[in-house]
Amino acid sequence: MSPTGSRVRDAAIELFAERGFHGTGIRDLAERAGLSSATLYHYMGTKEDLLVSIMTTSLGRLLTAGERLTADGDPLARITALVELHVLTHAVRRLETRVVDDEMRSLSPDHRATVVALRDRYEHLWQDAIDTGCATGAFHVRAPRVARLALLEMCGGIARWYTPDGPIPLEQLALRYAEMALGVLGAAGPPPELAVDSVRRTMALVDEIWLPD
Amino acid sequence: MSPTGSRVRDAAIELFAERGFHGTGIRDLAERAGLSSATLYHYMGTKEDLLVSIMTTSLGRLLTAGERLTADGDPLARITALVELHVLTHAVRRLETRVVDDEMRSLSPDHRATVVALRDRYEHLWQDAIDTGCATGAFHVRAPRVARLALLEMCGGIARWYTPDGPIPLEQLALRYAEMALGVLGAAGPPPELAVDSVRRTMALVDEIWLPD
DNA sequence: GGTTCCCGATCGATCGATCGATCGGGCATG
DNA sequence: CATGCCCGATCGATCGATCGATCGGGAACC
Repeated sequence: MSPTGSRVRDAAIELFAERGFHGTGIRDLAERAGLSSATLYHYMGTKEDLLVSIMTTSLGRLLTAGERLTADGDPLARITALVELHVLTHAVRRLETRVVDDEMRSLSPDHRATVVALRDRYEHLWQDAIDTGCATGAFHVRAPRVARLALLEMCGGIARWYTPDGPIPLEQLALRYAEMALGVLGAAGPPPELAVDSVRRTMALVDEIWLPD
Repeated sequence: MSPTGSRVRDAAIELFAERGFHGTGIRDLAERAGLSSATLYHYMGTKEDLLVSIMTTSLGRLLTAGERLTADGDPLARITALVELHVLTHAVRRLETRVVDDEMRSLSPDHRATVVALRDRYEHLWQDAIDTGCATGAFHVRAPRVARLALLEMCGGIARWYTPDGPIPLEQLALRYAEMALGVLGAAGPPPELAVDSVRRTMALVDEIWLPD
C-alpha cells in the first residue's frame, strides 16, 4: 500500500476505535490523515469499504497466526498459544482489534457475512482445542461452548484497558492470562519455564505477522 | 415515568444496542416509539440526555444490587454472588447492559465522568472481594487487578451472545460462570447444593430490582 | 502528454433540534 | 349544568449544520 494509503488506514483505525464508525465523519478522517475529504476517495472506496478492509486484514492475520500456532501440539499447548496470541494482539494492536470486535454491527449484511465467516474460522480453532482437551481429560469443563465464549471475551477485553505504560510488562500479562485461562478450563498449568518459552514463541510470531506494515 | 416515556426509553435501548448511539437517528427513535420526531422532545431532553439516563439507571441498579450482595459473607461468597449478578443482569437485560458497556465513548466528558464514577464504585466491590480473598488465602492470583478486569469482561461478554432460546437454562449458565470465575481465581468451589442456593438468591434479587418497569 | 496525486466547490440527503399551531380533556367559575 | 380557560400532548414544517460522495480541473512527475 502507498504511504498515503497507510496514513488513511491508520487514521481510520484511530478514529473508528475512538469514536466508532458512525461517530467518525469523512472530514474527521481527512483531517487526521492530512488530506482533503475529496482526496480521501482517491485512496479508498466508500467509508464502509475502508472498515471492511481494516477488519478483514486484521482478522486474516489473526487467523493465519492461529492456524500456525495450532498446527501441532496437545490441547493444553494449543489453547495456551491461542490465549497468548489473542492477548498479545489485542494489546499491541489495541485499536484495530477494538474496531474488529465492536463495529460488526456497522457492516451491511453481505459484508458482515464475510467478516463473520473469518471470525468463525478463527473461533473454531479455539473450540477444537477445547473439545479435544475435554475428550482427552486434560480439561474439565461442563459447557465447552460457553467456555470458548467466556475465554474469548476475557482475553479480548484487554483491548479495552491495556496501555504500554502499565505496571506489568506485556510478557507477564500474557502469562497471567494463560494461567487464568487454564483455571477456567480446570487444567493444571505447565512448569513456569515452559510457559515462558511458549509466550516468547508466540510474541515472535506476532511480531512477524503484524510488524510488516 | 409516563407510559409514553417508557416507550421512548425502550425504543432507545433497542436501537442504541442494535445500531449504536451515533447509528440511531432521532427519526428512527420516533418511528420505533410510534411518535413524531417533534413529540419525542416532549419526553426527553437531548438525545445524549436520553443515553445518560439509560446508563445511570442501569448502572445504579447494578451498584445497588452489588452492594446488597456483598454486605456480608466471605470473599468466596461475595465474588460468587457478583459473578452471578453480572451474568444474570447481562443476560436478562442484555440490551441496556450492552448500551452501558459499549456507548461510554459517545458521552461528552462531563457526562462520561458521572457514569465512570458509578462504574468505578461497582468495580470496587469486585476488587475488594478479590483482594480480601487473596489476603485470606482463599484465592491464588498473581495480579489481582488484572483478574478483576478479566472477570468483568468474561462475565459481561454474555450480553454479546446470550439468547433465551439457547440449550442451557440461565440458572445453569450462571453456575458455569461461577465455576469458571473461581477457576480464574485459583479457588476451590463450594459444594454443588450451596452453589445452587446462591444462584437462586441472586436471581431473586435481580428480579426484585429489575422487574418493576 | 499521459498518469498520478490532490483539492475547492458542490451535490442531494440526512442530521439533531425547534417552531407555531392544533387538539382534547380536566377544572374552576358562574 | 354550562361556559370559558388552561395545559399536556401531538404534529407538520422547517431550521442551520453536517453527512457521504462526486465533479472538473490544477499541479507534479515520468
